[in-house]
Amino acid sequence: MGRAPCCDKDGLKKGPWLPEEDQKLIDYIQKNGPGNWRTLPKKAGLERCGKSCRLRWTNYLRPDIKRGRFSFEEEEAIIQLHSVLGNKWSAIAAKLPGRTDNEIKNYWNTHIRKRMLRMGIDPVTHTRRFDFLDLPSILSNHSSSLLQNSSDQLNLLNLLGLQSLVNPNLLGLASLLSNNQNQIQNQNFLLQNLHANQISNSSDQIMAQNQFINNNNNNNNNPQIQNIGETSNTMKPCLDQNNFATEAQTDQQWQQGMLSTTDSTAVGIQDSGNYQAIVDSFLETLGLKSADNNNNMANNNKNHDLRMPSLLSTPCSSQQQTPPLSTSNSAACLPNSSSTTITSSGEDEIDSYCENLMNFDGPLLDMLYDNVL
DNA sequence: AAGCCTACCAACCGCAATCGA
DNA sequence: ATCGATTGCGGTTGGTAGGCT
Repeated sequence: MGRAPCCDKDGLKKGPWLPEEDQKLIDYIQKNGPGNWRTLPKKAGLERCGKSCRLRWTNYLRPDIKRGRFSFEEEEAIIQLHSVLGNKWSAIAAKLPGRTDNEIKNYWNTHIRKRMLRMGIDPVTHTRRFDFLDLPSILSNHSSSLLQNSSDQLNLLNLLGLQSLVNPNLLGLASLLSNNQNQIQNQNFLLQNLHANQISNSSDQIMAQNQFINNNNNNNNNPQIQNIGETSNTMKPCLDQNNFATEAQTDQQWQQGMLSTTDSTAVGIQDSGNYQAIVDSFLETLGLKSADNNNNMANNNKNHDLRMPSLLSTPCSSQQQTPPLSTSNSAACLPNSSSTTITSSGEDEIDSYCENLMNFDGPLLDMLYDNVL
């Protein structure tokens, strides 16, 4: 026996809602309150199914819905929350007042997810994935300055020619690196919690992670976003709120280990040796490196800091503030927050910023090149 | 100006969870 | 405990607007 449909679909209207339909729904709910969606359409004089009415109300007409572009703070919160909660859009929405799960889901899929993929980050695990990258272009860009002589060219050709051959190995390396990084993160997280918190039971895990996050971001309170599990500080590992130009300063802070990050991030200088060992092992496997070189390599690269900064931390820059998007049928919308919103041009800036932060032709590839070229 | 492409997002669909008789 | 009704949720679709050629 099949499941009964939520409503008799015959003769019921589908598709976009008209303003008068919205008004009927608003009027009815203002008088009677939401509930019993099955009978509501008939009582409200709507030729819609209850499900459609409920969705329209919860996603669009509810008076507490905030419309307009997401602020940097909101975007960062979404990223952080997603790293903890996954695709639990309703849970994420519960932490972002005025935002619906549908809106957050759409924003994730159309903006954040794409940006992560562009940057070679797995949007599911929030970790780097080399198999997402356009490796040849990265390699060729990176090596352009090295193509000064035929020997280098030959080596590069070897490398690029090798690439199709060794792609699985590169992916293996990526996996190793990723796992190694996750291990380190987990260790850091565990240690942090052992020191910072009494974790009484597993249900406190999220709270513990917040504790971890907040411990690292004591100076970045953000009242706009509720914490996971309780009302508290944000988990924002953000840079200088007002000055995009402080990136260099921030880099320095990174170098000094003063900034910690949350999800796919903190691998400290002390961990470079682990990476080096992996790279060495990888290169030896490929026959591109002998064990004799390892010591030199370690010295050459001891200054490489392989930490990844906050996954997609947006620039927190001096973005232009834009008024909330005004839609024709958003009569019930609330004014947008006064916090910084993300404009189209701002997105480019974010991309640029993030790509700088997350550049793959950075230390790791430096290391590979140091070994291969 | 027209056609095509892409990004966006409201709305739909189906499954899962919960409720209540 | 069971079962149908209802609600919640997440994945997906499709219409629309805007940019580009």
